[in-house]
Amino acid sequence: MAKNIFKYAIFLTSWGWAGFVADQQGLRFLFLPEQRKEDVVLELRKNLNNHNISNINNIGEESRDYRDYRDLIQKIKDYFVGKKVDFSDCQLNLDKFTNFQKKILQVVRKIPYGETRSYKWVAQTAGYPRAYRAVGNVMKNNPIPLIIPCHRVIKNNGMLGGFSGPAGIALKKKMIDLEFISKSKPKVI
DNA sequence: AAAACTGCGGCAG
DNA sequence: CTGCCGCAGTTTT
Repeated sequence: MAKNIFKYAIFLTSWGWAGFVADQQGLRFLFLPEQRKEDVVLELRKNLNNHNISNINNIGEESRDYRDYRDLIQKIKDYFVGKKVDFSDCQLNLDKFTNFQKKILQVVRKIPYGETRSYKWVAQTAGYPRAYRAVGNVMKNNPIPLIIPCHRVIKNNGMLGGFSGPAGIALKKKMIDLEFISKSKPKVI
């Protein structure tokens, strides 16, 4: 059987250092911007340890493999300067998840840029009408934030709900605000 | 197998 | 508004 090769990138966005990990099936982890690069490295290492991943190669901007992911890196950078970016073509690896989790993540992924939905809406749409609390559990452990836009999932009463990324709820609000402002801007080519 | 744990919701005060 | 249960899937005992 073929050995699974993991690749990672860490790069600077206008909101700080971000990164991701991918294997042949697609994206596995994404790390939202932090001020210190070391914190992204730490977060990355932690995730690799938790999942017993050892063979991993840098695809940072010096690497010749960089071009494989340059589009994604550019899109992520674009997102944080307020461009309306579409990540729907981005290949994800969700193999590690239960059917319930996969279903929830797929529903969340389709929430459009600049819009929000409630945990309850997600549960209903996924076909688990009363599992809205379990949806929160899935969001908490979402390894691919932004691409799976868990920041667009808020409470039914309009409050923000929680967020596990760096800076917690403040970052969630900042991303929602960014999208709200940017979605109506005239599209620049 | 049971209990504990949530990024929730709805309702009672 | 706050507090308190019920809720369902996952994780931990």
